[in-house]
Order: sequence, then C-alpha cells, then structure tokens
Amino acid sequence: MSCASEYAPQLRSRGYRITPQRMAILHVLRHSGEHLSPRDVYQKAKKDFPRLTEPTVYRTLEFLVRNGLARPAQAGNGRLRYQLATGDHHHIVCRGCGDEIEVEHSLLESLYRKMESTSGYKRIDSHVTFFGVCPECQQP
Amino acid sequence: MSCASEYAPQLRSRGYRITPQRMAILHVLRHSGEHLSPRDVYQKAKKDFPRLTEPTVYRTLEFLVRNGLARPAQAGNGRLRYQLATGDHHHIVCRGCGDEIEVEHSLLESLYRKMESTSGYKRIDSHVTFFGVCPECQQP
DNA sequence: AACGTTATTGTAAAAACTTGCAACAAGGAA
DNA sequence: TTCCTTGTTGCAAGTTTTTACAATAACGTT
Repeated sequence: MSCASEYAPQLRSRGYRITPQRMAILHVLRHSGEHLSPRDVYQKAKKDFPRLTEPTVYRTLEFLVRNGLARPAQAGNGRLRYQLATGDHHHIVCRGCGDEIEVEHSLLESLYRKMESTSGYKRIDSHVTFFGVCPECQQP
Repeated sequence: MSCASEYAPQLRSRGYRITPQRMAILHVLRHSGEHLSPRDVYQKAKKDFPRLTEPTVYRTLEFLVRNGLARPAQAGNGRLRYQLATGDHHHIVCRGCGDEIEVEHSLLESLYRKMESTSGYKRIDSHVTFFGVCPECQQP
C-alpha cells in the first residue's frame, strides 16, 4: 500500500519499527475520514490485518500522536478520537442544538505562536472543539 | 456545611435538587485542590457520605460541568479530571512526557472574539487542552 | 404534616480502556 | 541467509467509565 512508503521513513529514522499493525492503522486513518474512535479504528483495521488486537490499537494511536503522525480530537464527553495530522481545522459546537461548524486553523496560528513564546513549549498544534451558541439558538 | 448555602440557590433556581451526594462532591472539589480524578472524588466524598456510589460521582461531575460549577481538565492520556470552576485557565500537555502547564484564559479572549465575529456564534468559551512538546523533551 | 411529581440515586452488568509479562518479529550485523 | 537485539504485540486480567432501569427521596403543593 502506498501509505507505507510515505510514513515508514519517518518512523524508521527514529529507531521505531514498521509493523503491519501500524500500517493498517495508518491506512484506516488515511482513508476513513476524521474523528475516529479507537473502536472505529480497531474494527476497520482488523479487516486488513485480522490478528490485530484492541490494546495494540490504543497503544498505536498514542504512539502515532507522540510522533506527530496523528492528532487527538476531543469529543464533547472527553473521549478521545483520532485523525491524521493534516488538513487542520477545528469545530464550534452549539450548546443549544449541537449544530457544528468548522474554524480555519489559521485563526489559531497566532495564538499558538504566542503560547509557545510564553510557555517554552514547542510544536503546539492541536485539534480543538469549542462550544458556543449558534445564531438560531440566540433567538429568545 | 458552608458549601451548601453557596451553591444550593444556583441549582435550586434552575429546578435541580440539593442532595447530600452533590453537596459531598462539591465539598471535596472545594477543599481538595485541583485536577481530581473521578476516583479521587469518589474516595474522598465517600467519607462524608458512605452510601455514595461511583456512577453517581461520574454523573454528578458531568452535571456540575453542565451547570458551570465545575470544569473538566484533560490529563495527557485523555482521562478527565475535575476542579471547581474558578480562575479560568487551560492546559498544554507535552506529547513526550505528559507534563502539563497552565495557560491564562486571557490569552484566548481575543481568539474567541474573533471567532464570534467570523462565525456568528456567541458565548464561545471552552476549557481547552493543547498539545505541544515541553522544553525538556525538545532535547535531542 | 402528608402527598405526589419527577429529578436523582443505587444496582448490576456491560463497554471502554489499561497493564504486566511472555512470546514474537523487524531490521541491523555477521 | 542466519543470528541477535530489542521494540512490539497478543494474551489475560485488571481498572475505569457508561448504561438501563427500578427504587428512592427532594421539595412544591395541599
């Protein structure tokens, strides 16, 4: 699969290994849309690689996040969902009706740079869900 | 306990009920510091009110968040911790070691105002966890 | 003070997630 | 190609969090 050739060098060069489990999970993240729960990933990746187990999925997702290949997205309830670390955008969810719109990542760029300089942290870059009240729900 | 008189009116006026479970949990949040896990809260509050059960703790914490009395803070691994909703701040979690620091809410104010004007949403205001790499983990 | 409504809780069981450890296999070296 | 090292995985058992529903109790009303 073409995914492998793209991600493998990044991992191998840091001393990590390329395994079919990791490739299957990357493949799912790449081709199955955004905001996938660990269970989503498990069920889909299992089709590619049936010996896959759930603990491996959890460990791999964490691993991919640590290495910047995936990004965690917070669902409303605190459970983590995952997606590939590209095509960056965020969401605002209406507290009233649950309606959801996207926010360009560029809006957050300057905030990130400001946080980096005041905190000493680098590579701040996160998928974020904000909450607000949409125009319709603002009517009395 | 003095906690009750402070929070009770807020809840009662919205049609919610004052229960010893809720009071015990608020008491814990008030007097046991920040970033408490549901289990921390359970074990401490149980001393005040031994009939307390774990599902009640989870439900009550969520309830307090919905009503603005408590605030969730994400630990590095995605597990939620809770604290009283005062002194608004956010977190940056290090992707490497999980270390965590606070970010002043004021840093985000202008972003929120900008998002409100471009999106039409109002009252945007969220507790957010960002991810980055802390100074120690930036060493090669 | 007793009553009724209905928000809230406890119970029990399931689902989601984590951990420890022995077995395995990726990839460099011989 | 075969051997070794050690990063990864599977297994099994633990812990944490959620769910469904019947029982309970807060509190406005009588």
